[in-house]
Amino acid sequence: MDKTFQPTNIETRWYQEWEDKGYFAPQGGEQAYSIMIPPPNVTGSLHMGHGFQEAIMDALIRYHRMSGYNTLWQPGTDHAGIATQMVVERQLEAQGINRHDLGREKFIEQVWKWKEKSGGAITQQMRRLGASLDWSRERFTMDPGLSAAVQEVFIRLYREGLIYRGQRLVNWDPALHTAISDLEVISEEEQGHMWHFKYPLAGAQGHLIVATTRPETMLGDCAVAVHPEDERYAGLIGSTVMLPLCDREIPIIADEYVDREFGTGCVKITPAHDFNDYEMGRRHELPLINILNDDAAINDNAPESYRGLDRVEARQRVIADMDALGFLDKVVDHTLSVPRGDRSGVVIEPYLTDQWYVDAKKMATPAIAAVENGDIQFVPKQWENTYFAWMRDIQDWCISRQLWWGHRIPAWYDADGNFYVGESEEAVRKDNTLGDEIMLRQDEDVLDTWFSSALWTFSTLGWPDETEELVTFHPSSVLVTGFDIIFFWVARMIMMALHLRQEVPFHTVYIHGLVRDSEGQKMSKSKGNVIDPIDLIDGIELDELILKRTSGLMQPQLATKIEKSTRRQFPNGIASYGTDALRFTYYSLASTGRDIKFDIGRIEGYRNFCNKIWNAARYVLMNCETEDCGTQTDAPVELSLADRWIISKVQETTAEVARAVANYRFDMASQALYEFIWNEYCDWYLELSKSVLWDDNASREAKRGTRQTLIRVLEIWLRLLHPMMPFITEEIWQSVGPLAGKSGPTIMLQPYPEPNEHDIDLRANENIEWLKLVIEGVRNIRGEMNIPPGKELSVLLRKGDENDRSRLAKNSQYLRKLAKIETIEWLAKDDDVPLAATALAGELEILVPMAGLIDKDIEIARLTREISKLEADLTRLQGKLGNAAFVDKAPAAVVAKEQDKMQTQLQALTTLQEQLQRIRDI
RNA sequence: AGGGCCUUAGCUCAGUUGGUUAGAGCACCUGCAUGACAUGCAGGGGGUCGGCGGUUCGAGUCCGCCAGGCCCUACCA
Repeated sequence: MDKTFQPTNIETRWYQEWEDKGYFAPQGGEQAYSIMIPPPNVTGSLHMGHGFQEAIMDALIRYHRMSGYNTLWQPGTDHAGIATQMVVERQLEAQGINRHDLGREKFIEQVWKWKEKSGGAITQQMRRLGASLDWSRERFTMDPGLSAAVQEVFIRLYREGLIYRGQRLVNWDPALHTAISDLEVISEEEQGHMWHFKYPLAGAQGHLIVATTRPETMLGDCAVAVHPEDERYAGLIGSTVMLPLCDREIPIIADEYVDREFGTGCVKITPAHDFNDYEMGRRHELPLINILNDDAAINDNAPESYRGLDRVEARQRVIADMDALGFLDKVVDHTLSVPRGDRSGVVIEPYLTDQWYVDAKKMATPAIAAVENGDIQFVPKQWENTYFAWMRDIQDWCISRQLWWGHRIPAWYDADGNFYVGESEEAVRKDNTLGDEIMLRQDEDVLDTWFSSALWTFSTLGWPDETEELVTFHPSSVLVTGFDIIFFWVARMIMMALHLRQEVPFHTVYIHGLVRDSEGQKMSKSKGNVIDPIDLIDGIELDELILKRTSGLMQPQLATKIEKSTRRQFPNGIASYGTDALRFTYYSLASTGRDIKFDIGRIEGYRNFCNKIWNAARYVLMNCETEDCGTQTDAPVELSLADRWIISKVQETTAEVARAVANYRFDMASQALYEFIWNEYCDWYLELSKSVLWDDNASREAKRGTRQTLIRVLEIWLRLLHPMMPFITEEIWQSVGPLAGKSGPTIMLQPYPEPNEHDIDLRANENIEWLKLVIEGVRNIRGEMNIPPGKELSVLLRKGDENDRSRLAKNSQYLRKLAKIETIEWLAKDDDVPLAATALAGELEILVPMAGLIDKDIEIARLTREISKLEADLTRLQGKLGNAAFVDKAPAAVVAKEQDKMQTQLQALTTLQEQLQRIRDI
């Protein structure tokens, strides 16, 4: 074995082996446990969020697989309609063509080519993380089977009246030429202006003043609205104004929606270009005047001079023209929230089009109930409120997209605009008895990607066929995902599964936090603060990291700033930490769904932990490999106190890990393991074992017992740790397992350790705690006096009870070894006490004679510090116990505990004060 | 506008139903090439738990108000 742990060579080797041998496939077992991966974009690449999410899923999966469940982790990817189409369109653009030049069929071919080329990248990266997905079952949302499921669902819901076609105002992305759902619109505050326009009254003197943030929309105005009880305008309701530039007479209407306090209290109403105005238009039966085309340029419904102008130009022209006519009252600065497409980044226009919708309200009712009645539970629970709030006010879901990449809508139109929904043109003709003379054309649009993702938990298992997998693994056990897609995906999966299968898609939804950079900033390409998980695993040179962060920027001028901050943050690039360290870092930070600030210091610490594990195993193997460990034969063994203690401790750890995992507290599980392995097994047990193994006088049985315990306990905690650190545990287990008497090809299919009350030895725990106290007392003196660790000490003991004496008698070999003590002697009651530094272990006094070793002033300072601590504590205790209310009302056990404590502290105080006095006196 | 979350050591974070002297890692200081490990060992320092008030014998923990930070939803033209 190498002296330090080298992750790179072992990781890929083991992953290859596991995958080749088919260990990731379900292995049978009475109870099923399944997780469906949130499908990443097929052409995407792995980021820190994926890494975090997959680390959690893999820990759950490996844990349950080892615990004997029939375990499936379903892999797959999503076709990501808009995102993928955009990428390919950009590639075409570089060649100077667009998708229309190519035509639909050729374009889709191009997209498939791109998918073939880059589609494997993310799944390869997932393998680097050690994710034990059953790749033999990998699915893609555009696979024939999943596409068939999508079509089936569309037709079924349509026939049930849950999908309908309608003309509505939608969120229109003028760059991508498609409708998008509410959720794909990101509104953020931006600095803008508010223009106040005068609209002259028709057939009378005077004018009204309306305010708008989008002046160009006035070309589509159909009314001006005031509040019905607004006295200023009461007389004008029912009359008309003359809309400037258009010379159209539009009514003044009254509607309670208008806020009298805001602006002038008059609102221009543009029903075809504003969601609120649309509703008001319906209430008042106003016409809809659409003034835009698909590019958001002005169309022929507007006066001639504006036609063809882009919306931005049109705005300037309208303002200028209104100003020229004297109708521009004023312009004020105004902060407004601007809706932008989450993919394109351009301003979204409310736009009147024909689209397909899912009637979400009907489907939401059972989906709400499923969470209310606990069939589905969110972890952490508070997310249920977010879910309820959205579901109870859910809007119909616009599912059609004006794209080419995706599942085409199975609807056909005749020349008269009638449409028919069915499996195919043939089926539609047959079902509707349409002769060949009737021309039919299929709907050009495709479905929202989330429509297919919503079916993911069961479409991947073969639905609509009632396959064995479907029966076994659906509902899935838990969904692990981020809060950002609760609405997009989680809610829609729940609705679909309940409607189509009358069962929930999963029992638990584990919501994790966002991974941010070390300053708490969201990681993003444009900020240049992205860390690629693979770079943490393999390491990356500074120059390469800078190049990675600054290439392909949307705003190239940010490059210098990004370079500077990268140089500051990673002056030496990023070291190679290995997958296990990265995973352990994720777990250690995974507390109750809060965001994670990723700190490079943490991963470094866990790389060191890996090295610690490696070397602990090295020590154990060096001492066990060619020796009799009592695991293969029935040779007699004798277990020492240390052996019994560490066996006891590993049981406690096992129970703690089980409890933590059951509560999705991976931070607690990882901490329990870290603490046990480093601070108990390595720091204490390995050191204690040396005093047996290196003792020529120790019996064969004792040595055998220690070797057996060393190897068995190591083997147990390797299995405990495996779901979190799969690679290092496998590598070590290959040598350790057989020595511990285990057989099998891989640790990943070994049984997960279960807590065993029987192995907990409370007396051994107490004895070791005593031993630690005494050793730490001596070490404290040694440390504070700067006595070299190699220097052997003579130690005197004083006071103490029978317990102390018998413990000393049994354990002096440990004391000598771990505290580097040459001689230990008890002082009799009447013996003179030599000048010495003092430590206390309960009532036992530990004295290290000062002669030649100890500086008087340092000891005085040390004692004074200890004494003042005790005094402060005693004051507090006396106050507490002197308070009648406390003694009366607090539980007797609490009072007794405080009294005990006070006794102990008083005694310690007296002892130390005496010591201090003695030293001062010399 | 409504709702939620967060504020604990220099930094990143734990702290179950209120009950020892509030913990860990990193960083810091001191000593150390000891036969698993310097990616290490041993010892040490460091916090009025954001502020104010309340409930309680007792509050980091429960309640209210305030300050600061983050997020979600809805959006007033």
